[in-house]
Amino acid sequence: METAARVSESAGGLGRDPRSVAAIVYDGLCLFEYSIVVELFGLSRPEIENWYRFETFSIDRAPLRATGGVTVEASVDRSALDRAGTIVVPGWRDLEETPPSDLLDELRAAHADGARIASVCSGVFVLAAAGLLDGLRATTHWRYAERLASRYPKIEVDSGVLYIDEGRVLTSAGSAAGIDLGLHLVRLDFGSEVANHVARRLVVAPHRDGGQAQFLERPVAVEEDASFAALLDSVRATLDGEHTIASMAAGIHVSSRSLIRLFRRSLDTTPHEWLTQERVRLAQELLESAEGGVEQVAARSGFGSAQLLRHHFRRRVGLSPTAYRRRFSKCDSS
DNA sequence: CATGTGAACCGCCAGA
DNA sequence: ATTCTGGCGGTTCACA
Repeated sequence: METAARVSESAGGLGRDPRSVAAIVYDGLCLFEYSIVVELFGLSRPEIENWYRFETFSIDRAPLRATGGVTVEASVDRSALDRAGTIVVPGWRDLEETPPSDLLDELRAAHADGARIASVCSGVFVLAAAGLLDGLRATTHWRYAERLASRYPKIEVDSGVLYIDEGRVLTSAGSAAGIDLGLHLVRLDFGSEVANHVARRLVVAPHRDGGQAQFLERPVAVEEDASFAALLDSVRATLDGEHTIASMAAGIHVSSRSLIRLFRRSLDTTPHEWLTQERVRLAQELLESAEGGVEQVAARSGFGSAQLLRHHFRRRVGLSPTAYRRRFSKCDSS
């Protein structure tokens, strides 16, 4: 999508771009937490301009023994930490073990230089050991909360939330909460429209019927108004029909002007922009499930013609509809 | 790819 | 005073 990437002003000193992400791995790696980081920041997303660049940096020499008995190799090039504007620590192998002091030094230096540092689950113990959390609020998996608080009394531990954003230091709770934290960062850097897009692609729901759809659709949306949310749902359910600003506005009894404001405020986009975005998404699903030709897909997703579908599809996804179908028709993993 | 037409969008202001 | 809403006019944008 062509929404210009916004760089959150909270991060990034001179030369540090928050969209340059480095994940730290170690012997004893928690694969699940690491994978979350990869899924969020490490996959290529040609449809989004200026997407994250992702590197992995290992503090130990290969092979790393990871969870599940597999071994992993990773780069030990420390310069990754000098470049990164966002550094993620996905867990830590042993709560009783103090992380290596050179790692702590480098984290402190990166932080002082303007980098954002984020942790998933037990990764918070690394940030804590570096002293980056002193005087700040932090969270972690509920099982570790007490230990974190007693060992680091200067940290205000709150185990009741999914993640905590202290500006340049961010922590998240149990493993999966790393997804929420990651989406939060995406929202800061690219806006909620993109964050929602990523969230949806992440939660690949090949058969989306059940009542969970609501929950999966917009994990980071900020819809203050229930009737506005209902409007979005009803439009989404009838994407093949005609929708104008006037008709949508009438649907919730507000003026066109207010409708435009609602979209801007809660989704940071415009009605028309959102509509084509939704239509392209639907077209993606239809293409993935391999029903009908491009002509039919266009009609069912509300594009007046196949040309129009091609135009928008290419612009937003980066591939032509047929190329997309070829590539993602069966096992799309992102 | 250029171009005309109508819709979409947003800043601004007035009224609630 | 503050915040929200609707309408107007000009500009931009999408579609044919």
